[in-house]
Amino acid sequence: MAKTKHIIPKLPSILPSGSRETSFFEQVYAVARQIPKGRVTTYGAIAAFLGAKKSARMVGWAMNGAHSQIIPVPAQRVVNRNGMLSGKANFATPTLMEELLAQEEVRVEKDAIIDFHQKFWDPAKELTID
DNA sequence: GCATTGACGAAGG
DNA sequence: CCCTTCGCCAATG
Repeated sequence: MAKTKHIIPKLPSILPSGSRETSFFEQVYAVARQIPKGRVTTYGAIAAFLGAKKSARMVGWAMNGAHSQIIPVPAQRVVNRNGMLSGKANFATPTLMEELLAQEEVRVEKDAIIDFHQKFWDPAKELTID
């Protein structure tokens, strides 16, 4: 154990479809919940961390159901690989995603996160699957 | 049950 | 550099 690592909690069923335990969606939510306030990650990074590098789209789809989760999922901290708020239209209001980020000291300009590289948080480097 | 649609991303032209 | 295609796969028509 060379560096600091966190554990991904295996949460009880919280899937919209009432699926069992550790489904892909649930794992996505678990990872998203570990994103530190003020940091952001990408759909692809989460997918890669979960061993499904080519399923970034599914991560995006999973986020679509984030709002209905009992335990909150900070969906505003997940953006596309260019640091753009590609999912903002899916929030309650077109400006909510940006507003939530603003509250976390993450600035956005023209739908793009300022200093994205600096804010980027890579689950593959910070998490360990328990 | 086939076709289309994506909060994606890499590759090819 | 921009546009298209393709892989991925759940949801929707």
